[in-house]
Amino acid sequence: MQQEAKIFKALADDTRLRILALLLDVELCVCEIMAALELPQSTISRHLAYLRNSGWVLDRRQGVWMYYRLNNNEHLLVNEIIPLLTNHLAKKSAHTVALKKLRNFQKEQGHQAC
Amino acid sequence: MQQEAKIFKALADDTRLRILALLLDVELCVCEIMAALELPQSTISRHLAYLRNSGWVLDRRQGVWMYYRLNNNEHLLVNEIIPLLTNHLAKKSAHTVALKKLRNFQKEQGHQAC
DNA sequence: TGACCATATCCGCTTTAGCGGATATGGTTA
DNA sequence: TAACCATATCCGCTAAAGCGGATATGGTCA
Repeated sequence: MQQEAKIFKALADDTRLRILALLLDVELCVCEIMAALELPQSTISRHLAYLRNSGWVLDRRQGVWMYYRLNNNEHLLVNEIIPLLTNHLAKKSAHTVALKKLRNFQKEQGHQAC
Repeated sequence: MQQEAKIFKALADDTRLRILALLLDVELCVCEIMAALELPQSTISRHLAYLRNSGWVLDRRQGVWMYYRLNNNEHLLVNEIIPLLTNHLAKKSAHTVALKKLRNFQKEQGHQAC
């Protein structure tokens, strides 16, 4: 069951849950997540690497930017948990605050990439 | 989301998943879990305390024995995860081996309590 | 009451994991 | 090529968590 423990371990951290809550909606790049959560770049990057290694997200390079999105194809268990996260995390105030900061950041950027 | 992180943290350990896999079926006492998993008593007891504190199980004293069972009433999220655990853990060989050891132990005990 | 048993908690230890500033990497633009 | 930018990784540190033998607790039975 170490496989399953690994999947749940990724969810056993508040920062990673906040990142996942954002990625439930859309693909985002690192600087957008930084802006939404107001955490240092190394912290965000480290947690994203963790989520990638545990099968939760996929990344994609576009020029200088790295985009991260949910990985729906790796584990059945992950796929089954995703709807639960959607239900339980979306209503959290920590999430709505993060979403607002994300929108502000995107507005400041004037819709140019990242 | 610390509440949710706490719930998932309880699942982020192989030993606790093995304990929960057993409790998905039935209520068990500590010595039965020890026999099924072949782990020292302090280890089992510590993890059971962890599962109780994170809302996953309830305990009940019967004479000298402590019985543990799933807690279906604490968190909606827990309730929604339980069926996923049933699906994904029951087929694991680690679980079927543990179940066999549990049966053997119960047979040796000749159906007297624990 | 005292001996005994199941379980919980304590203890010292080791391992794991998180943090964030500093540095490395690797793609882009001039 | 060089300067620059976004991101990844390194590093030293601290806090959290797991381990299992030893001890404490609290219920039971004689």
